[in-house]
Amino acid sequence: MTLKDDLSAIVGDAFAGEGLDRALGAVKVADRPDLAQFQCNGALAAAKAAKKNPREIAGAIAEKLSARSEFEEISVAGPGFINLKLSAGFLSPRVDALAADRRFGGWAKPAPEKIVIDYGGPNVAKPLHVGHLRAAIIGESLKRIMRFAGDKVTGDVHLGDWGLQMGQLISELRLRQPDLVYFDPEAKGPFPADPPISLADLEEMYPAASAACKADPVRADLARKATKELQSGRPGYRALWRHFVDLSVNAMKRDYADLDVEFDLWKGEADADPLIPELTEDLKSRGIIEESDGAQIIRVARDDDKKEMPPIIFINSEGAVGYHATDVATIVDRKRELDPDRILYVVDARQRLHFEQVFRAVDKAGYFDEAKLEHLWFGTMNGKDGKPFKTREGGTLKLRDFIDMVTDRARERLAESGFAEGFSAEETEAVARQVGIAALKFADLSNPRTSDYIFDLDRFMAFEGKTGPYLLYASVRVRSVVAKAQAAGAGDAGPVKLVADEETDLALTLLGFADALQDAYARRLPHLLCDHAFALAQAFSKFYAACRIVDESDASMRASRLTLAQTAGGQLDLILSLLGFSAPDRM
RNA sequence: GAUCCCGUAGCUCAGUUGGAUAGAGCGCCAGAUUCCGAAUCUGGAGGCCGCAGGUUCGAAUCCUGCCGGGAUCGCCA
Repeated sequence: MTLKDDLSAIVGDAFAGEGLDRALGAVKVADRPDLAQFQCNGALAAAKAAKKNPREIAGAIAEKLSARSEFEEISVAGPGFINLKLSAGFLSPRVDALAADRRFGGWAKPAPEKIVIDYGGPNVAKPLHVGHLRAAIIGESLKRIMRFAGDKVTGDVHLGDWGLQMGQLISELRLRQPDLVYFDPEAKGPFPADPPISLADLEEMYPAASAACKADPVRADLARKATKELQSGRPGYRALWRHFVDLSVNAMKRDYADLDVEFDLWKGEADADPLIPELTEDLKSRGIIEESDGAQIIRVARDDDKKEMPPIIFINSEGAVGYHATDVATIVDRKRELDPDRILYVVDARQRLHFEQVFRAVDKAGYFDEAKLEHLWFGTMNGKDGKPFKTREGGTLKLRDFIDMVTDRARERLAESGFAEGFSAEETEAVARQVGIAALKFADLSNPRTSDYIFDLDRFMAFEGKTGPYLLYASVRVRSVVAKAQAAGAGDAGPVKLVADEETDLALTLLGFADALQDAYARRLPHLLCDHAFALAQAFSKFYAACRIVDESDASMRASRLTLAQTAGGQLDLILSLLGFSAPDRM
């Protein structure tokens, strides 16, 4: 139970006592912090329904609540708001309990689920670029949040390793080096263990092949044929494909590791491919698939659709499978291998129609309940011009270059601030990386998932205000002051005593963690957790500025403040880990 | 053309199951350090919430229309 839940239950009892719906007792953090800590607007809704004076109802509720020890002050304001201020006698033990909790008051889901989260989607042969950034950052955070809440979560990268781009690559290499053994139609293998080209070759070939196919229909036809042959199992092509995948995956793993993003599964579209003949058979026999213009399609339109809903192309007129079919087959594969309760897709907003089609199709086929499939779409990361982020030359920026850029800036800033004074080169480098990643990830996560946002390197590298480094700084300061207290023999942490406003505010903020986590979980919106992390760091900074700790003369106050500081630091570090980054020990 | 997302302070953005005086960060102005880390803290200025109607005791939030920006719309993913 979160603090708001508990308060809502108490106020709800009072409403029930008046013969009203207890749901009217919903309590929220006050809009007017100058007047109250929490408020309940239920009297307004009750008055509307009962056609009574809201202030009268509110007065009756307030009267009932005044007997409760949880509140220090209850008042009715404006048209009928019930304003609440909690008593220190109620708050202190709750903070003590939170301080003793290894989860720092974190919410736990009552009925955990088994979940698959798909948040990669990189294409083989294509280096990771900034377009992959948001999926990786948001998906990693959601995975960690859900795991912490109690779910059993499997993260899958879901490689794009089976579509037309593979045929484009194979045909490109064939044009360049037709004598390779892989292109001998008679060759059955075994083929060489070492790849015929380097990663750099592969990364150069992809855009070249893609552009050539776009420009020339004859060239595009070669790619389509190669795709079909690969998917039909031509040995040389399969061997080549394996090389391409291995080269790419090695590079991807390094890039994701630099972002502290970790996948449990490295499956791809190709892993779902073996299921397709069987599924096609099944769908045909049940009349779910039909033929149209030489392609095998599934109609997913519904009578009450407002928009045009095209069918999915399960098998195209060439006989090749596209991403509609592999996405359907992947769901079936996951169902068989992992039997998840729910599958989540962290993929950008432009795929909304696609996922709606796929979800409808699998539901229609009876493979998976549409309601348990969620497309957690996100907006675009734009440059300062408001258009999708590009390099100065207009190309896509590789993720690796992007991370380097951010780390370089962090290193500079570290040097200017003198925070890494006397650190070894290794530690300085490690701290620069942590600061850079924190800046990058927090900048992304603190925007709501669904909105586009402008990525302004100068802005979030300023390291002031609502930024990742601000959170790191707060965390490091907690560590520092606690260490100083220990060194000075300030004694142990002890029961919390809330005297100063800054202490009470920090306590209330700490207790708000459960609600923030629950909201972030329920709406799949990590920025709600970012808001809490920032509020916590701010509350700590204010407390720190106002309340002495190490040299406080009163031993019990010192013990209380040590508890508050340690708990704030502990909860902050926990939240940082849920967001997907961490603070250094010192900086 | 249809559908979807968006339009809030100088800038970047929260807030949209209807409620008090619309918030934050940056920037700007004015302050705080003989004391635990000033990447900090305190105070201030700054808003016809795109426009016009409507519903309501009450609208940034719900409904309708319009203006402006973006995305998507059967065989590429």
